[in-house]
Amino acid sequence: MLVESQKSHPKMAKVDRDSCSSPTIEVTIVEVTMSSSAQKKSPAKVGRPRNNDKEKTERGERILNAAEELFALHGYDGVTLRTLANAAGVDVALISYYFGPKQQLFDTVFKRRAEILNQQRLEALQTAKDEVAPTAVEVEKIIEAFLRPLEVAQESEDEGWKNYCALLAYVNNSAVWGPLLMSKHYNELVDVFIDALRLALPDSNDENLYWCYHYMSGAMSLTFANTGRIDKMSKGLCRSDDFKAAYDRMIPFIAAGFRQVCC
Amino acid sequence: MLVESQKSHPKMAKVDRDSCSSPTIEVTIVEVTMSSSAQKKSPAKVGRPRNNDKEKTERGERILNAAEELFALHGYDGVTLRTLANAAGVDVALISYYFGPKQQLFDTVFKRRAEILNQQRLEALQTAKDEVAPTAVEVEKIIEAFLRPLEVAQESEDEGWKNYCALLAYVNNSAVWGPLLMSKHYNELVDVFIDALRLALPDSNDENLYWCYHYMSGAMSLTFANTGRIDKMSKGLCRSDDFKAAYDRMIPFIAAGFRQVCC
DNA sequence: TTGACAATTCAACAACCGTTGAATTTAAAT
DNA sequence: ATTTAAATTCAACGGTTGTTGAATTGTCAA
Repeated sequence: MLVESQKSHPKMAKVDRDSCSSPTIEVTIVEVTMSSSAQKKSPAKVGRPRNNDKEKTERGERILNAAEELFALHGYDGVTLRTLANAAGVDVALISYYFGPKQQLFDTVFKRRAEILNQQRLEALQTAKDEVAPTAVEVEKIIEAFLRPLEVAQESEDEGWKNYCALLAYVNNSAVWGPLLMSKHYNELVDVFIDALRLALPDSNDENLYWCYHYMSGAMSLTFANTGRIDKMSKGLCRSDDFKAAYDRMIPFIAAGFRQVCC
Repeated sequence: MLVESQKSHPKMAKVDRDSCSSPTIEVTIVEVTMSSSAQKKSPAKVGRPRNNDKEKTERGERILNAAEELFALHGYDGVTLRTLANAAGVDVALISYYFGPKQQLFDTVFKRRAEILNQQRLEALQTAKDEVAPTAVEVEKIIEAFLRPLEVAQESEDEGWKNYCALLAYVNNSAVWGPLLMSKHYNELVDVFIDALRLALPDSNDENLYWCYHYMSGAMSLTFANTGRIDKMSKGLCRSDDFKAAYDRMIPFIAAGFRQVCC
């Protein structure tokens, strides 16, 4: 006989789900579900619904929004299609009907906002280039163009952007998804920004530039992973949802790092 | 009819497992399993084994090692006890016998190396304090004491340390596990290092210090998440398993960031 | 009107999940 | 030599998983 320790498991099977895999002590989890509303199961009319049953957000979109939130919080394997269906207030079969297999759904969720975000960053960079001689943009301005759109996204009224940022953190740190999805959707952007940085730091070699970019990417990821850890660590002095505070410090922090290593 | 797109799923159920949830295209995954060896199922004698069947590493330890590797790669929900048993070359029931419920196993894996790592960092910090007047340790030295033990761990002959570092990255970025496990096992260490940094940067307020610490934590995490992304990003110029390169640049990068924000 | 098709629910599927109890073999204590 | 306990395998449990086929209801063009 080994184990006992947490004297727990004598006769408890029951795997908890619906509230999603969560650690040791089961602190209620107060309704993850979807911000929108929906569920409360009982009647459920079969067949195509009337057109005048206008729901403010379409079902397909509701699924994507809920998926975004849940995948960001629990990861790919931590979310079951039934939990997701419940959160989105739709039947589970509808998910496959709209989006195919689970992996394809994940792909779709990740892709949805990637292009928008990329475009905002490219525009910000272009603006910076237009302000001065395009060959002589400052490091700070480049970092700013890279990071600030994320702050805007996270502060957006559209709650979904915050979830997407957390999803981005998950994918970026995942050895399984990262190589696939990050390269596919963000490599082009990386090239543009590295080019700009190379111009701003002409004494650097590319190896230094890429490593520094990597550190920036890590700092950024943890920031919008939004784990609430800094709140605990600082005993409430810093709040992880205070994005202004996070980005205002992050930009000079990163810029100084680049200058140090790449000069 | 929506969906079709990846014209895939007409008649494929079969969820793939054993090779562990992995994205869209199924690129073989060439035997994740355990580095050690084991498995190849056929005879399997029931009952307690002879003592002279000396296996170089005990079964309990083999389970922990395999769990470390798989949890780091696929996350908590991405690993099933059967996959794990297979990788460790033991029967699935033995896992529960040794470690109780799955969550308790995860806890045990995370805890195992946390204390060792903390102690190494504290020693490194003490050494730095002993070299000069203990009130005037340089920022670089503090960062070095914090980061260098990780480089050593990752370069260690014991492959397990690399896996543990990746696991640490997973937990640190997880909104589910982070608040629980990081606080429990690493908060004490944070306090000591923040104290040291406060002395080295006397003009700073604590808010700045905690945010900078947070950026450092993120950069570090992504570095040992070891996703191989920097390899692709840089078209082979940088290699994510070149830890020396990673840490040699990271220390001045972070130190410069601290100096910029906290002066 | 009719007929094609889009959107939805429901029930089922085989496979798999974490966990446990019983059986078996060996080691250690008496 | 006998008993007790440890270490292991096997088979099963009740429940959950992603996915699909059939049935139902609505829309819209012909």
